[in-house]
Amino acid sequence: MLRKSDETRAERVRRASRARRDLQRQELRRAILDAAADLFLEQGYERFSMRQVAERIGYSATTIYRHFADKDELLFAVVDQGFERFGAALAEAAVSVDDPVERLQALGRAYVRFGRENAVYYQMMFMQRADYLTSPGGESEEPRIDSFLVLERSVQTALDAGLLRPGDARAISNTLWALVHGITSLVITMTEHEAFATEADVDAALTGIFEGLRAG
Amino acid sequence: MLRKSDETRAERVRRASRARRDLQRQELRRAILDAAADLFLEQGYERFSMRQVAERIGYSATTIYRHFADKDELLFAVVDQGFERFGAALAEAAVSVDDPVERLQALGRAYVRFGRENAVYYQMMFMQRADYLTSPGGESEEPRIDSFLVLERSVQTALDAGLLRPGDARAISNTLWALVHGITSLVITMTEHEAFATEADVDAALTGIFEGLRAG
Amino acid sequence: MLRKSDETRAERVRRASRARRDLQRQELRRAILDAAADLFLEQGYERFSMRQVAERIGYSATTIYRHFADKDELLFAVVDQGFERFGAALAEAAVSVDDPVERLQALGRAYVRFGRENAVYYQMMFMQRADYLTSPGGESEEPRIDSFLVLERSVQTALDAGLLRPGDARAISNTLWALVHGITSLVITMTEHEAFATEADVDAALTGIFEGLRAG
Amino acid sequence: MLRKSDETRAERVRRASRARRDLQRQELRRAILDAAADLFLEQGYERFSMRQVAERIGYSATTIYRHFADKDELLFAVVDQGFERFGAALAEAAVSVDDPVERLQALGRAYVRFGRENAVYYQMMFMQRADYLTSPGGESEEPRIDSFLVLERSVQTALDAGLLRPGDARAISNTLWALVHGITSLVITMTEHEAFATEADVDAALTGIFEGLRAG
DNA sequence: CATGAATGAGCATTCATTCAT
DNA sequence: TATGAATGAATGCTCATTCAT
Repeated sequence: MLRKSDETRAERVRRASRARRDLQRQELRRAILDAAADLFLEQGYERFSMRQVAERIGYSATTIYRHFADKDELLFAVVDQGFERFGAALAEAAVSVDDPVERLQALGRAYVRFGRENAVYYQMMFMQRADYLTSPGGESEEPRIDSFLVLERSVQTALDAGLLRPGDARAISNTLWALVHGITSLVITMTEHEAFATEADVDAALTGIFEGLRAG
Repeated sequence: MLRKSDETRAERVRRASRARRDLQRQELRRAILDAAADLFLEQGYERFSMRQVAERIGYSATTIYRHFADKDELLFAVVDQGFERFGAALAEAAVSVDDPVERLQALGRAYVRFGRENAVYYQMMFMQRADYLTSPGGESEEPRIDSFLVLERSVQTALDAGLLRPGDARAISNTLWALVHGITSLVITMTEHEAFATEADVDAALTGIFEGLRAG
Repeated sequence: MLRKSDETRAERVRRASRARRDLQRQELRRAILDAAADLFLEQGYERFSMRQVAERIGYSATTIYRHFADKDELLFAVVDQGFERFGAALAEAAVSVDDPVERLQALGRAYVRFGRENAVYYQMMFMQRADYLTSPGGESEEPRIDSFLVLERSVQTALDAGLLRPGDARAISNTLWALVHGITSLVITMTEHEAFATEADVDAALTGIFEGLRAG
Repeated sequence: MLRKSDETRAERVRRASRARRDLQRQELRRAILDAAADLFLEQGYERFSMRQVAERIGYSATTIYRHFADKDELLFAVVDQGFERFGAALAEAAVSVDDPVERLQALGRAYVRFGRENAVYYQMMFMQRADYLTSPGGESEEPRIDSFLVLERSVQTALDAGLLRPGDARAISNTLWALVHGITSLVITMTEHEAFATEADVDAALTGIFEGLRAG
């Protein structure tokens, strides 16, 4: 009995210590991810280096390799985070509005807002080489943009309801995507430029377009 | 006259020699610039290096520094060339069509085509950090995008002719810019993506938008 | 007896546990050694790393250091194993033949075959810097090549039987050693070279030499 | 006239300066080669590093790359030097003796002596991976061992003169090569070992073999 | 004007090893 | 006993840039 309670105690200690370690591990992983995202934002892809990430978090370069196999895996993880947040932002916007056309506008606004507020992620996700768009394993075609289905579906709904001038849902979606992507990337790149400086400008552009798209 | 007669023979000789030198200098500068642009278009930013430019023109790397203070200055000059060609492409498209609305569409097509055919230029000009958009001295705000005036002017013309639904020329221009920029950068970045794979897709998107913009 | 009865129960338990531990310890040590040898044979010296050994046996890298002070010590132990196997191979060949001269030839063939089939061992044992040939402490001069005594003894037997042209057993042994070592290392190093590509070539060389060594 | 003599003077200066530079260049190249050979001798292939070579000659690592494109090219050049000296040594030995069999012995002695006195080169040439034996371009099969033709030719001469027991010249050559290579590499590797410690030992082994090879 | 020589900093990655637990 | 975390040093190589000539 004594023995058994001893073992239990040892086990408990071990478990606790492992839990603590796991926590620290998660924390460090997150620190690396954050530092990587920042660095990427500041320097761009070609200036981005593992060493700088390491320095930024105050660890040796080697340590990073404990958490990410290589540069690609790290960047991929950063992008992954971006896609998650992106998907969530769009989904949230989609459910908040009932009227199909207004939902489309809400989606557009949410899209641009996400880009504005997460310039790093947006750049990596949509403005860099598309390498990061598809998973490295190459199994699924492009699992990461399925966030867009919500757009296409909303367009289809609006078409079905006769609220838009008739047309192909996919084509209209693409046009809308190009528009919001254009606005977003201009906002990100040309921080000095007056176009789309305010959310109102974005709204104006979206509204202008939708006026045209609207049925009769 | 006085001046000229004042000029000694030696002076004249020196001036001629300087002129000749200036010419050679200009030629070499242009050679560097061309090589740099080629290299840049072929290899992209990451692979671009002073050494390779030098090797390509058959001069030593040091020589380049005689003409451009550093890598940034050279790149800036390259981008300058890009803006020139861009402006020329748009201007050419503008004069080729009389009908104001059709001219706008022509401009849009020319815009996207330029981006597709000069992807690296386009990336530097509009998709990279905006560093290259404004002159390094920071004197003039944005001397390089005045190519856009042609767009705004065309919109105004169309408005004046009552061919577009009424609105602010500047705002409409910006929306159109966002759209074509969105298409162009998607085409460049997402080479694998089906959207806007063909020129026809681009046309469809532009037409769709203009349908909506058109007056009554 | 006194001793044993003196032993308290606690002591006996401790001893048993130590014995068990020692066994596990031995087992792990052997596992490491085997993995190291495999890795070594597969990948060669350059690719050999403590980490990979650890990974291969499913233990942490640190654990290896519990059993071997450092990389050198581990390698030394690996080489030791090589010498053991080498000695066994030669001994086996020696007992399989009765005629003294034929036994010498058998030894030669076995020697070359061992080298061919255990190239990496052979390289470490005889072709690398001689560091591994003498024990690290440097106590005994050359404790590891006593496998060769079998060769010298065989030569002596043949000489005594009047089967070889008279001469110094040690000298003849050395000459034979040089020959088989030469063949072996050429085979290992010059994999592309036609010389000694087949076992028949080796036989031919050995036979040729022995023809000359044979008495009258 | 003045002008012309001026030009000539300038030219002379330039030529002299270039000559000086070329000289320095050659000197540095040689220094690198020597340092590389030394380092290789001391550390072996896998410890050999460009950086250490650089440090050894007191230059930055980058400088080495001005003279050798990469590690392989440097090592290859070192080996090249070795083959040159090796070929010269053998050729010299070959011409010094008339009697065919004695010439073979002379060749053997020269071979071993070369190895003893140029252990570095010999190791790289014959004891390391055979990569360096064939030129990197892979044009000619194995242009670097044609030094051996002299051996085969000498054997053939001796056979033709009826001085050796009949046999295939190529096979006999290979056997002899194996023998001298065996001696040489043992000498190099086992510096502590008593076998072949002196030139006399080498002679004894060679003589012993040739006794056997000699015709009736 | 143009050059060759040279450098220091930087890169991604791997390794042997140490240390607290 | 065994582990995970962490490190410093090392590797080959490329680049932008400077300097004496």
